[in-house]
Amino acid sequence: MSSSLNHPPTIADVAYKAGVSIATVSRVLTGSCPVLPETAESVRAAIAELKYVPRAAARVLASHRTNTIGLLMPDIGGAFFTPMLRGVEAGAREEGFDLLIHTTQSKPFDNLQRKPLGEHNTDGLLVLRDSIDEEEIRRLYAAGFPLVLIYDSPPENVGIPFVEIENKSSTQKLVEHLIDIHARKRIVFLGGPTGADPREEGYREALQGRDIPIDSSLMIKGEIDENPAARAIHHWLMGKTEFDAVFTGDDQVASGVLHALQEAGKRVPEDVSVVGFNDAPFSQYLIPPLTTIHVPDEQVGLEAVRQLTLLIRNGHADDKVLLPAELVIRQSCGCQPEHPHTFPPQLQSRS
Amino acid sequence: MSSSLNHPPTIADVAYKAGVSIATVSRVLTGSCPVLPETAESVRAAIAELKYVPRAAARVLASHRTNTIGLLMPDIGGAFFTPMLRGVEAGAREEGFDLLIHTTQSKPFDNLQRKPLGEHNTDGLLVLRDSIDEEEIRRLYAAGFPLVLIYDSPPENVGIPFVEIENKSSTQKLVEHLIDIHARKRIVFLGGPTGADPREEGYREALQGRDIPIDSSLMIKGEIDENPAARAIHHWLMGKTEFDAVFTGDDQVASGVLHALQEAGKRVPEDVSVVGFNDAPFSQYLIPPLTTIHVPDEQVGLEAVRQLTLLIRNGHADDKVLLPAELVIRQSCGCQPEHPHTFPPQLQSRS
DNA sequence: CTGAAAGCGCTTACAG
DNA sequence: CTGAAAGCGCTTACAG
Repeated sequence: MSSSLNHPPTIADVAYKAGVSIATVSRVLTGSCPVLPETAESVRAAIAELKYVPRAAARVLASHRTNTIGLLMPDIGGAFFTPMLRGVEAGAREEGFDLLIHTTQSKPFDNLQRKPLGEHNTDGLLVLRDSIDEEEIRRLYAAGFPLVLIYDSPPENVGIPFVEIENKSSTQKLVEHLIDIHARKRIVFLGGPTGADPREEGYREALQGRDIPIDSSLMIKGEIDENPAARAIHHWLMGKTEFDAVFTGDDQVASGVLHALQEAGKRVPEDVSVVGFNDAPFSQYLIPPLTTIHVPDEQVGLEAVRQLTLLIRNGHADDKVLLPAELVIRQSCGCQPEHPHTFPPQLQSRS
Repeated sequence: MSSSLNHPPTIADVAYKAGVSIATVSRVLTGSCPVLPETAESVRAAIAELKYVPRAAARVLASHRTNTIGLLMPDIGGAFFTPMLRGVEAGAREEGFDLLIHTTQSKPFDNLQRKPLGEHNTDGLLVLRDSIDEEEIRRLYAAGFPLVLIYDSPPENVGIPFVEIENKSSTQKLVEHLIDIHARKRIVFLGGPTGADPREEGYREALQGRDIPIDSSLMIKGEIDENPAARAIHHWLMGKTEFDAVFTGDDQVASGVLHALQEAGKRVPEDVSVVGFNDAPFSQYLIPPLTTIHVPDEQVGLEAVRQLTLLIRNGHADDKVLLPAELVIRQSCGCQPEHPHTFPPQLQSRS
């Protein structure tokens, strides 16, 4: 049998078996041109019989499309990571793209080295905040390479689509909750990581809308860590700075604040309300359980892929996509539990 | 300037600029053959000047190596996932391979469809437990395709290397801890997910080594879920089956058991010791904090990549790699806390 | 050590 | 609707 091969079948084997040219096989594969139904059928039969799978590299080389998107991250980790990756993976499959992933890991993105991800092996890139520096982003953008930013907005004058959550309105709602429901008036603002400006806006508008004066001595902006936050709290308590609530840009920071307050003999939430951001897995176990904001990470990943494929296929996408985030009211703000605390926690099992 | 191009530079552009043939450029790129130092230098200069990056697809097609490994998973999630992926990613980069990831997501692996991951786009595959069925594994193995299994052993008579943890010895140690330190004698064995046989062995040897008779009415093997576990506990309590400890194959199940016992008025650990497996993130927050076994997921991922690249490059790897898992003694077994419980928890921050 | 040339396995105008 | 042929951008024997 001439078609019994000891090497993986190629398009030529299929063509031979189906009695057509390789061009015709290619057409039924890509669906690019009409093919007579009966011809197509015999080609499909040959493909099935030979268990033919087109070599990806050959298609890429000939078609100038890699059919692959890349995901560039600063590292693998963080509570948001798993759901976001799930969204990205689902989106990529949905859109028929392969997914190549790489971390940049604090090494400066070296142009001279062979780059792990770029024009040479992907059709477009999903770029997480802090993966690569502004210069590299500008370079890729200038080269016309499809890019979508995640949890970050692009540098000035750079029209790269990005996917973020509604930082401003969710912060505003949460701060308004503290004011309206718990009668808080001296609310500390402990910024959060980069890109937190919209949160500051939300904070300001919440206060302004309630005629509460903004006291900038209560605000620490920009990147903040768990320990500095705790130190700041201590410092204020020593200095008799008065406050009755703390808004925090990250649950991790909130847990540090909780700790510092409790160590100083303050009761949460009776004396001070504390609220976080991101709804980390551990937040429900803090004492008291943390009121925070839940971020739709999976949606973010999915939407980022959608925008990127739009960009790849049509050359343009939405300038920005803002996904709504949801208030998660627990007890650290002062609310009472709706249901008695129950075990076991409903978490995802390992297996 | 003839070398100022409006398209991405190719190897021909580099060759022209350096005044050599493309073969020579290729040689300095791959390092396959010796090249005169000065020739190599001028080639490197041309590469740098043109910002040349070799097209991945062309290399793959010409060299018959994709330089890519694939990771096939049933889904994205589980506590082990993030550290394991970190290990896989680090390993892939270390070994100079790209990483393509895909989930199979319960859809039967359809041979007629274009497969997402396989011989056509990777040099080898990392296969997580429950990603693909035995038949597909056998097929790939028979085709001589490099494969490494993670958290799973291969079907019978199939010599695929696999990376697992020391289930048997860690189970044995944990059960011995219950016996030796806490004087437990009636220890329930709540198997765990597939592949738990070595754990059963560990359990049996622990009892046998202490001359405690094995009571099979205390053992539930195989896949077990949180709720069935709780029901079994209730059932036993109602039926007056006596037991003073519960070994559980997963922390999630352990939390269900904890709940069931406490609901029935039993005190843990005073009346019954409960221990888990996997050291899930929430386990330290359970009341009492759960004694369990920590699994080196990152190491597992790293080691799996190492074995796979050995297989790809040398044609063989270790038959199996068993990584040690570590006892995490907390309070649900009956031990006292070494340090007072402190906040904040040291968890990974979102940002 | 280096170059000319074949070939990897596809896609895609170009004819017909 | 279909085929012959060029070409994608590399690597790798084969000569020299």
